[in-house]
Amino acid sequence: MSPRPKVGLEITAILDVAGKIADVQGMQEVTLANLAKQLGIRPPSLYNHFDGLAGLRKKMAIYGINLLYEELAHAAIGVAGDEAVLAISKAYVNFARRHPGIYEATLMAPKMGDEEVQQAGAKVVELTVTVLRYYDLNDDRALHAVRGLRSILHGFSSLEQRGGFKMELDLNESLVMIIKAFIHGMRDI
Amino acid sequence: MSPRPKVGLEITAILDVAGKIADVQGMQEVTLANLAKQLGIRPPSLYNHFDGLAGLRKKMAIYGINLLYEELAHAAIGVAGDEAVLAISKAYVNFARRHPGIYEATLMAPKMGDEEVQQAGAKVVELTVTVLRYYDLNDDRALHAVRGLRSILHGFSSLEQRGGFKMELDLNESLVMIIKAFIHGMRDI
DNA sequence: TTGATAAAACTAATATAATTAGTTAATATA
DNA sequence: TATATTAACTAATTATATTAGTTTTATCAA
Repeated sequence: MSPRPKVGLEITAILDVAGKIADVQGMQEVTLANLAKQLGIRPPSLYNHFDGLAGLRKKMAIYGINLLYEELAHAAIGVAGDEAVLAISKAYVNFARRHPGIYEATLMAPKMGDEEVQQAGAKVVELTVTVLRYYDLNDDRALHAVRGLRSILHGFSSLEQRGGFKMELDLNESLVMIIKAFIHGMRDI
Repeated sequence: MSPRPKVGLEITAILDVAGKIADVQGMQEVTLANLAKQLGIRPPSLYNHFDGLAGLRKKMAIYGINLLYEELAHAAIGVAGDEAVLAISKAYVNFARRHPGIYEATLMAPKMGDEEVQQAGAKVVELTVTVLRYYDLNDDRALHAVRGLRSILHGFSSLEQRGGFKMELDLNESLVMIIKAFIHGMRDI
């Protein structure tokens, strides 16, 4: 029922290699040709593990979102309120800094409407909801707040990654001030 | 000194066509083969107008940023304070909604570090700075605020475009509340 | 009017990727 | 031991970007 493979490639091993290519050379260098070369196999063999380039990107997206989730969840342990929001915020942007290619992959799913990708992303959303529950925002306001926090974190990371912030001004200070201002405003207004 | 072209393609005409392909089919369908077919010429002829696919993407990025800038500038006429911030914010997300492909192109420059792309983007940043001057934030705080506003607008647009917001909750309401909260927080904190 | 110049098209050829079809080798299990 | 299944392989096709070299056409100056 489950024969042993010749080379014994595990999908996680493939994703590790693909992730390293993405982080070091960028997602545009994650080609089947490149990936196969790194793995020591021929490109068509990859089709035994995922459904072509689109399938690889989808798997990388899920892999990356789960990796991100783990780090966010870890950062949120034992903290609450502003401290917790700042902790996951810093964890988020640091993930994007340490894993630029994998972060890019998390956004590369073919119209994120995909079921599995959606599901992986839902965990991150739930974590954010949980952390924000501390503030006792009324129903809709809490959901707006989740959207706002996600927008800030993704927008900040994405712009930083693309070199969009050029001023001589500490980026971490910006992040902290932006998050504090937003949370304060959501409670106060 | 300036011979007339055979077909007479203007670079703006090319970018219009490329932009339409991007908006309707997505940036991944903006290939030299596709673009040439739409224009009724052969792919190599495009090299007379820009430097390959990378050059096209760069030109599309500048074209898109300028288009975006025009709409933001128009939205900011005759308004100030919260009203102005909300006006450019709505204009921003509406641009991304009406021109998903062109918006994508504005982010596709090869590591935005490019001089011309940087310069086009600077106009958008300056517009934001101008609008925020109303609040008399002290130096650094004003710069942090610009970064925050850009992060929110880009993050919100990007996530909305990728179907990242799935809850049954009005998106425009979210945007208004997020912006108001952020601005309020930046002044108050 | 005519001939040089320059822009912008062309054809032909090459390199790289993704993908499909069909085949083969290795191994777990019945 | 025989079979089924997995995961590799080769060979071939298609699509794209790109380069090299050529041709066409229109402007402008002599």
